[in-house]
Amino acid sequence: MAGEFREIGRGAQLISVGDRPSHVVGIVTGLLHRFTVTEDGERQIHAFYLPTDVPSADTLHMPVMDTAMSAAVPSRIVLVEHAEMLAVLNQRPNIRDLLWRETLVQASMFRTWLMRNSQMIAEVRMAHLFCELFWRARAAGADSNGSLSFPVSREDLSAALGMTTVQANRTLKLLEDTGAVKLTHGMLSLNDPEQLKNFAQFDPSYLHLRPR
Amino acid sequence: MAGEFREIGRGAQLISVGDRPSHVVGIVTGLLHRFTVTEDGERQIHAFYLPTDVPSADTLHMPVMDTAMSAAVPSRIVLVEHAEMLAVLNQRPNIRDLLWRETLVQASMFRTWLMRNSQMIAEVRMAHLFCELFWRARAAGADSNGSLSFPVSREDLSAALGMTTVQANRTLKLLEDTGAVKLTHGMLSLNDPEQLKNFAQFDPSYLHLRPR
DNA sequence: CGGCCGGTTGATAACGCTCAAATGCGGTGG
DNA sequence: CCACCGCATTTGAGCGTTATCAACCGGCCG
Repeated sequence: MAGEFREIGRGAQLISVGDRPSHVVGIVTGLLHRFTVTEDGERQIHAFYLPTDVPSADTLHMPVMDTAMSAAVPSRIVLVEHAEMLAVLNQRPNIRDLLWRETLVQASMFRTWLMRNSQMIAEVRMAHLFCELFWRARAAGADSNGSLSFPVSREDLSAALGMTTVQANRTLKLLEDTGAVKLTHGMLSLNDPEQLKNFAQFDPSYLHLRPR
Repeated sequence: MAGEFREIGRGAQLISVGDRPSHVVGIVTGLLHRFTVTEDGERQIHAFYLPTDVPSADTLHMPVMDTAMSAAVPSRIVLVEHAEMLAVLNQRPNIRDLLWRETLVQASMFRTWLMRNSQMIAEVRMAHLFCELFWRARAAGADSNGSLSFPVSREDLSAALGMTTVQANRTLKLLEDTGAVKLTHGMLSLNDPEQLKNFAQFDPSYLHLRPR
């Protein structure tokens, strides 16, 4: 399967609402996010995509995009044409089922984001997001003793957590002051993942990570 | 494809977290909902399932459930064994792709629920949910001049919208007092769908309804 | 008729929002 | 190398929406 690699700049918008993409996107390095903007200009981030994720497999069967996709930082992505992708999936049913499964895991994450933003108070909410990112990064081998790359602005963070930047900032400060986490220079560090997991009521089963 | 029909009672829990279902569920009459419960007992409803929906196609490729499923009212469902379902999907690739698409549409709805509960104030939030239900019911032919069956308690409503029952009750009252909607005896009526759509900033494209 | 459960209402508190200003940091040009 | 500029971050003060707690109401079923 030939893929076209591409470098995209900070803030570059890969896909817009209403687009009919002809390619499936994979992420190699960097950080992508999926988002929508409400009528009154509020942005909601629905997902962060880390290296090895396949953010846009859904375009194969749902041609019109209802969300947009952007790069938080300069990123390297890979594009595969739909026709080519579909051909591969037809020849390799197990790959097709794995990809389907992947889209279902993403649905599971959306549900958890809904629960998180609807039911958790700011401090726990943020801690829960941090746990998710760390568990996912670790499963992808992209962690190094409690740290991972998470280059987002306060605006991004608040747009994901459904709070204002002011609140996101204050909440982060609270978490940092306890020594539980640190977020500087695009690096997120958890002091004690198990302890944070406990605080955040984080149950990783919704990520459906394969035992290694 | 043979399906086993079954009647289930009000409040019956079809599927629990951790289950490994052996069947796919379809809904014939009634109302199902998918939900989780947080550590401190808060319930979050992730989706309502109306007649003709297939709530649990995801169990085909993600064996362990991370959410539960209940009936809000006595309902009639249909169960199809996984093995049988998979056999059909293998023989009829277009049905398989339609089902895949269906799971993707549900993912799209989860994203919208996230946006709704994270970004919209109570009144607009509730109106937006009502619009979704009406648009879906109409697409399924389950409406009758602005009305549809929506037999939920205030607790269900508040668990879906991420607010307390008190707040849900007050918000509903506000909407009812303007004459925009009515919710009694399990029937939801919209006085003027287009007007409510406008108020709720409702854009149905995320439902990916097929033009008839 | 009485009990029970869901719905309704009131009063108060708290979490998070808004508005506004100040600070810090990275990039650019002198 | 330093000064300056612009933007993101941080901080402060006051307000508002929603949560909390508690009481009351009303319909349905036994």
